[in-house]
Amino acid sequence: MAVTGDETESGSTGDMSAYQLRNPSSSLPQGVTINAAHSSQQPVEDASRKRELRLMKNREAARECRRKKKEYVKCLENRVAVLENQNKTLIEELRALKDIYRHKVE
DNA sequence: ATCATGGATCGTCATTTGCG
DNA sequence: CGCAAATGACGATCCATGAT
Repeated sequence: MAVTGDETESGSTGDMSAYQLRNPSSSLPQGVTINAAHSSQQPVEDASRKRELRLMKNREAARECRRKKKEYVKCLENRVAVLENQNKTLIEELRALKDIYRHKVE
């Protein structure tokens, strides 16, 4: 369970809480940073953009993942229905054959 | 009309997986 | 081994439905 500190981004972030480190957009409007007065905010903005991109990609990955899972489950349910029908048919066939056999030995 | 409840869907974080 | 994509788990929100 090694907590991997989530990215190598977020450079000199002083006393931000762990939550804020992971969620820089949670308390500040997008693009607004603590040290906005200086031009050294460039790496911060860069990290923020990087994070937004990562979140966007993961959001779409999650959607796709759920779509695939739904499809997979539907396939399984179809297969179950087919096998249940086959099973029914085979049971019926076996019953008929047994019947024929019984009449022969009698 | 209002509330409680359960299911569906979503976004996010943490972890796993597979590839270069 | 490092990285990006895939996936599991969790909490938040929305919506439908039944009970009061």
